Amino acid sequence: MSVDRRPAASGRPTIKQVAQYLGVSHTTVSRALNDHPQTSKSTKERVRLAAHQLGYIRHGPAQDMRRARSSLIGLIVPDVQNYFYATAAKVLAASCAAQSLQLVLAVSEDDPQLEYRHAMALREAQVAGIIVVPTARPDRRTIALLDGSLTVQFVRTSPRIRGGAVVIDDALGTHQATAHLLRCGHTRLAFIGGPRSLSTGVSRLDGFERAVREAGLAPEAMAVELGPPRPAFGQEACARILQRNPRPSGIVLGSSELTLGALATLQAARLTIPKDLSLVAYGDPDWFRLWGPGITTVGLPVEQMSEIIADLLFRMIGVSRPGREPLPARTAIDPRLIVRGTTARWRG
Amino acid sequence: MSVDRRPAASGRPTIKQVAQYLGVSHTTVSRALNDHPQTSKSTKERVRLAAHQLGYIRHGPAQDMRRARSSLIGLIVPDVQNYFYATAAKVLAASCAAQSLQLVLAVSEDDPQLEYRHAMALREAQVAGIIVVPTARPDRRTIALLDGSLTVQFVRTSPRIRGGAVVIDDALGTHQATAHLLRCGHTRLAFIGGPRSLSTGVSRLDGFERAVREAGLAPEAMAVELGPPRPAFGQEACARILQRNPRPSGIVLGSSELTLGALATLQAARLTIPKDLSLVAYGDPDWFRLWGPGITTVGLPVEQMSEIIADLLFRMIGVSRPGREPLPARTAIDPRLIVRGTTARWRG
DNA sequence: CTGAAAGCGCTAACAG
DNA sequence: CTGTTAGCGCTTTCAG
Repeated sequence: MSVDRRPAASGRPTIKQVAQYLGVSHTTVSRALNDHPQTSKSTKERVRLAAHQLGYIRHGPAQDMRRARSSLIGLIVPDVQNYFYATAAKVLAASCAAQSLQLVLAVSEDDPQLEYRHAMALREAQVAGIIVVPTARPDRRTIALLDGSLTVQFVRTSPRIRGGAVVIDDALGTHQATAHLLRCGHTRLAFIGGPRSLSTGVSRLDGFERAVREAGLAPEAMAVELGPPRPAFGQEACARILQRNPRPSGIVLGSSELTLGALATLQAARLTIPKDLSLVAYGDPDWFRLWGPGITTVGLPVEQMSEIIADLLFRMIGVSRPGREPLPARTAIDPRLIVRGTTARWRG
Repeated sequence: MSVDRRPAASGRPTIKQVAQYLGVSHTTVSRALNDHPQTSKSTKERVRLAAHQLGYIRHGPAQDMRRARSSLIGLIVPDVQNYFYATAAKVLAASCAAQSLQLVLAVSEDDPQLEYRHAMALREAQVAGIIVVPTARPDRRTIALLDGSLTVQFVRTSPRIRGGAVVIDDALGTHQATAHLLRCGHTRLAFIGGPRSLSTGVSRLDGFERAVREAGLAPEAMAVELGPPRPAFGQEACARILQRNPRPSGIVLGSSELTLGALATLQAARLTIPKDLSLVAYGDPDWFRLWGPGITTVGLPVEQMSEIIADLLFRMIGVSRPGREPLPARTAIDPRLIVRGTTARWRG
């Protein structure tokens, strides 16, 4: 008749034990613990005391299940080591904690298959919502999975994924970077960026080309290298750029990871920056300030963006700030050029 | 009589719907989906097809609840922006994914109160285990919470927390760093490290002092600065060190965060490294290689450590590699000195 | 204000 | 091999 008699695995008391201990029904305990309005003050106190004494710990999943809600938020990023996503994770974890939510971290390594598996795992875990930095070409099944839950996109956007998005005005960022070099008198420029399959790849290239064109120069004449946004590609791309004749005098980078690679090549080539070459990076990990004369870069308000996206998702889910202006579908945040020491006037 | 008729919130079908659709019992569906041995091959196929067609997604929490287990692993770190913990998070997330577990990220900011709240939240979420980098002085309640679940400590250990631990042989690390400077002919050394309340603070200082003593010098004569392992402290500590007379010619750093601060001070003071001063850092974020002549440092095998701790926890939990040697209570990993350009022979 | 009973989605005896 | 039934820990009608 009766099922397994396994003692509640964790060994922790449940509301039933607390109820039994007090000689009341477990319903009463539940109500007291949840501060039900129609429960007497004295009962609440008695129950809370007993619960505390017995070392009662709420069983979140059971509660969530019964209430048909969830305390989990999924975050899918390509790479947590990247300072940008690490910072986002920090802020998002804090935002979640403030709402009594838990952040589940999934790293896609920019691999659509892994991304799919994570999306599935998160849905199975019944997350309340998902924050995703999509890979270049998400699997069709991933899209379906994401569509079926409350999802917001961060930094990158994949046109087929619905739901809100918080992005950087990337074109503005690289435009500022490029315009700065042009103002310094550089006319032979290079750009190292992500692939066109990434929304960020397209926009950042766009800003670069637009600035070049506005200066009356031809984008086609510039050295453009697009590839995976990883240090390795930055390194090779930079090496190719250095071999060009005439050699570009200014480089615009399209990500901090690419910058890492480019700097390695520049260092190996024993070039003096900014005497031999000027350089504007993208993003602003704290060591940029410390490197040589300080790296001129496009600063991104990561913290702010992360807070906005948390806020957006929380409002979609229904926790926090319920009444407010309608949910913005897409928020673009402006980056800001930070001029430090890797850019200088060019005397060709 | 009947309770709320809310349609399964997510709108997704449950095993019951799949069962109804096929005209079988939901038990059969459950068995088929879980590859129960005593279920016919044909039924399994029929069920799986139907489940797929209906877009069935497993309800993890319900399954976990019934099975009295959990798919969640909690990770409490002081700071994810720190490259060391970010790397650990990456590896741990991957290890978890490989076991169909989810990693829940909690950032303590080295605040015992926050740490307590995270520990509580994780227990409420019914995590299967917790990986924690404890704060200097965990709250008594935190200890109790951690004791009540399977816990392993990472990098730092708090004597009152039970369970396994994977740490760095920190004394060896700073000993190597210090011995290297001494071999280079430095006799006036400085050490900037974490507080004595941290296990890492004690060990790292220990290695430094031991090396000094072994060289026949007096540790008391050296400039030792201990404080919170954050850039701000590294910066002030370094400034104080530079003001000493005679000025130390070599600095040993006790963390990468402290290094960040120290470098800022050194740069502001316009000192040339390693001509005016030699420096050995701790940890090895990728930009160390790129900074100036390359930063000589104590390299830590983060990935390896993270894999070991995941393995340890998984074995404690009971997933993965069941039969094996007994669980090691404490594993200490050896760091390795990486000599680059910030250290040089001293000609006083 | 409190208790009894039903059921969230699932799995595990138990009986056929 | 499959169905019936009970119940994980919790909340929520509904009836006192």
